[in-house]
Amino acid sequence: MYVTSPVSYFEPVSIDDVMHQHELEPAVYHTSTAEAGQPLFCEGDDADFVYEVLEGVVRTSKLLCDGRRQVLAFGYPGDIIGLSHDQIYHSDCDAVSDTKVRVYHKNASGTSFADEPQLCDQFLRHATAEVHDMQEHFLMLGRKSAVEKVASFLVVLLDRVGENNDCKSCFSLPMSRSDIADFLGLTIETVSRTFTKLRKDKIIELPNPHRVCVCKSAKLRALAERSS
Amino acid sequence: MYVTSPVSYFEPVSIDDVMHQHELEPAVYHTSTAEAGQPLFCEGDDADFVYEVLEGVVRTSKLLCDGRRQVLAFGYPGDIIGLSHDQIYHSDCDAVSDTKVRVYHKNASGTSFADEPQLCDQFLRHATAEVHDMQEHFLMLGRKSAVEKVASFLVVLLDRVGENNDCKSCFSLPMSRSDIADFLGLTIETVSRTFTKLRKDKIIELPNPHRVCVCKSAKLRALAERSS
DNA sequence: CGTCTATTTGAGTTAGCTCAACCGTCGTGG
DNA sequence: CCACGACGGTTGAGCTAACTCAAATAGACG
Repeated sequence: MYVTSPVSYFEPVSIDDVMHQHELEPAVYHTSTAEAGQPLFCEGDDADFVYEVLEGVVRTSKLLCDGRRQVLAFGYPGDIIGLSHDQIYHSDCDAVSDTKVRVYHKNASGTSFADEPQLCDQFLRHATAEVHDMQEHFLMLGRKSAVEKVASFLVVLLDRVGENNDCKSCFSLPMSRSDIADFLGLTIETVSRTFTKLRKDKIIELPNPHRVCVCKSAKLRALAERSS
Repeated sequence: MYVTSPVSYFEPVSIDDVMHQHELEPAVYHTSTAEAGQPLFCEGDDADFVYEVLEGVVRTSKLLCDGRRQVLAFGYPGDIIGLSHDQIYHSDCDAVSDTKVRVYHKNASGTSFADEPQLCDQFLRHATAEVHDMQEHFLMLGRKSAVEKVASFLVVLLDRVGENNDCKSCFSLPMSRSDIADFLGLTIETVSRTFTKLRKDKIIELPNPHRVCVCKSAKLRALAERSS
C-alpha cells in the first residue's frame, strides 16, 4: 500500500492472484515499465487504467496553480495506483526510480466493477487500506512538527523496506529532498536540516543523500510515535 | 461524501437504493439517532457497522497521545462512515449536531462484500470518492496558508449546504472553532482571527459564531482556489 | 577540468503559535 | 428576577518553528 502511515495493517494481495483465480483473460492487463522521471499519468487524463507497482517507486502528486506541490503518496511494490471514482485521474503520477508496473484495463462497461465481484472486493480492500494510511498522513501533515514528520516518514520506510545490517537497518531513499519536503508539507531546507539533526544525534547515518541507516530505531520511533 | 474538498464531483447514491434494488432484507440495517456530542464509535472498536449519515453532522478524528487532535472529516447527509479494511475502526466518530444515521450490519461472513457485488461496487465508489476528497484535503493541510485553508473550508460548505438569501449564500456551522482548527491544522485563535479578517474584508458575515453568510463568493473562491 | 544539479548550511524574517485577558451567552441557584 | 460561574469565542502581545533568500559544497557527467 501507499507509504503514508507509520504502521501497516494491511497485507497486500496481488490483484493478479484474484484475476487468475477467476480465470480472467490476460488481455485485461499487461506489464509495462517506466524510467525514473517518466509520467505514468497526469491529472485530468481519462482514468483508463489501474496500476499495480511491481518494482521501483512511483510518486502521486497534486499541484496548486502557483506551483506549490503536495506529494500524496509514494507507491511501492504491491501498491495499487489510479483508482478513480469518476474515470478521471485527479493527481499526477511519475516514476521516482525505474519502475515496472502491471496495467489493468478498465472494463469496457465503464466504471462499475459489480460484474467482477472478487476484483471489486479486492479493490475495496485496497481503497479502504489507502484511506486508513491517508488518515495517518493527515495526522502527520496537520499536527506534527518537522522532526516528528521526518521521523514518521523514516519509520514507515524502515518497516516497509528496511534491511538489517548488523544492528542497523538500512534502506535507499530514491526520491529527492524536494519530493520528501512536498510529501511532508515542509521545505527542502527544513528536511535537510532535520536529516542533519538526526545524523548529529546519531539516530541515523547517511552514507549518501539517498541512503539511510537507522542506528537507534527505538529513538526514531519515539520521535515519530508521539502518535497513539 | 466527506467535506474535505473544495469541489465535489461525486453524486452520492444512497446505499438504501442499492439495498432495495437487490431486495436485501431490512434486517441488515436499521436507523438510529445520536445527540450532539455523543460518540458513534471509537478508535480500536470492532468495526461491526457501516454508517450512512441521514441528518445532522458527524466528525471523525484521531488523537495523538499528548492530546493533539486531527479532525479527519465532517460527515454530512449522504456520507458513508466507518468502512475499515481490517474490521477495526481507526478513528473516533462523534455527532457534532443531533444526528440520524442508518446503520449497516456487517455481513456475518466477515469483511468480504464479494457476495453482494452491487453493495461492494457502491462502497468502492464511496471509498474512491473519499480518497479523492482526502487528496484535496492533503493539499490544503500541507501547502495552504491559514486564509486559504479557512476559505477552502467555507467554499466546500457553501457548495454543499449553502442556501441563497438575496445575493448572499448562508449556512450553519454546527462544529466548534476547535473542531475547525483541528480539521485545518490550525489553532482556535488563528481560525477566529481569520474569520474576523474575512468579515472585516466584507467577504463574509457572521450573524453569530455558528452561522456564515458569504457575501462575495467569487473573492472567497479566489482565496481558496489558488488550487488548480 | 568545468558545468550543472542536488544538497547542505547560514542568516534573517514571518506566519502562526502560545499565553493571557476579555467578552457574550446561557444556565443555575439564591 | 438577577447575580454568578462556566464555557466558547475573540482579541492582544510577544515568541518561535519553519520559511525565505543566499551562499557554500559535493557529486555526476561530459
